[in-house]
Amino acid sequence: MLRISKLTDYATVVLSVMAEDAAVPHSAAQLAESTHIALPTVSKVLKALQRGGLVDSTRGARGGYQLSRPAAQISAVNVIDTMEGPVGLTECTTHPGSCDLEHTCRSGDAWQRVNLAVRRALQDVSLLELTGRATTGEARAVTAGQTAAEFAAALRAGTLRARTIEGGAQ
Amino acid sequence: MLRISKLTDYATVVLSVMAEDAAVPHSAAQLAESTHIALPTVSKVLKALQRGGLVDSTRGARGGYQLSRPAAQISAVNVIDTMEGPVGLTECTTHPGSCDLEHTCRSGDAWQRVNLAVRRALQDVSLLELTGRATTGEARAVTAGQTAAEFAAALRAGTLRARTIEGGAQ
DNA sequence: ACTAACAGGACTAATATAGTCCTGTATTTA
DNA sequence: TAAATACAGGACTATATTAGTCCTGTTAGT
Repeated sequence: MLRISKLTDYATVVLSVMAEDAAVPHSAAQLAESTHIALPTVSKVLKALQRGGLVDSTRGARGGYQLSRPAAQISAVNVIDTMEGPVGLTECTTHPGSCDLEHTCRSGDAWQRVNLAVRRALQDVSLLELTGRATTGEARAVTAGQTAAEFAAALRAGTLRARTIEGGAQ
Repeated sequence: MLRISKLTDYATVVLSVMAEDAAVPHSAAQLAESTHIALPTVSKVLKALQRGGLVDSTRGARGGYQLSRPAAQISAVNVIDTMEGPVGLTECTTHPGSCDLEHTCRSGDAWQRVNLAVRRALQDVSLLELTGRATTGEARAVTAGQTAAEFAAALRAGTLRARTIEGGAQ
């Protein structure tokens, strides 16, 4: 029902690995290896994350990428916004006036309220939680066996699929 | 960020028109005319809505479609679920065991919580509200100038775009 | 200089969505 | 009962989006 694109999924995985060692820069090649996602793809994801301000990049030898802020301060909504952009912005939202329904269609409010609720929900989930290293709201001590590294190591090329935030009927 | 497909959008429009006159059956042809959406497309949408149980159909001359229950009892989540299906169900949700991450990936809980919040938000919006005929929760008297008919009449072929539930950055 | 690494963008391929059409069945009405 | 109306199901085509790759250029260490 709510689809997360593959690239967004990759992004959370890559970010998780970076969160492991927030202090040192990670090169795209290293990240590709640990996540088992193809290098060009990882590279594309990282560039997007950089533009979105979620990671900082350093060029040249010994360069790489690093989280721009603590994992606890990166929320799901940040990742999704960055990867999927203000994607498919409608006439209604981005180009006021281009939609003929604008005056008669009064559903804007309702969708807007829905939208806000959705964003709030996504904002409440931090990268730390998506990584499985903490529970809602409070960062928890990382238990040795459940690190992002293992998470990433479990990945194998091709096993990653677009995920869908979905629930039972009705 | 959260995309609603065109067909889902069409569905809300079509349902709105039907909600106008819940008592009589509306033929696909009539609905196509009042919404200015191509007949084959309206037909496709209606068939999906019928399968989803949101509308009842009657065959033969003088047949057509009717809402299966009051507009106030049809929520946005119903329409979306029906039109977009348990779409793209992931390995994680539909085919347990097919995802290698299942054991190590602990993000399931977090996404699940997000998911529930999203569904709750969508459940709180009824067709009546999306149509602009009522405000949150309580059905309000329909004011003459703001009916679904006007909403639909404002439509012109080609002006309808896929909508995106989207909000400001961050 | 040479090498490691990111930046940007063009391009191709795969997939999902949208839209159309055809064939069949049920129901009313003349 | 024949004709017309209207839905049911599914096959098919076209289009748009997403994913993935590759090339060329720039920056920074050694």
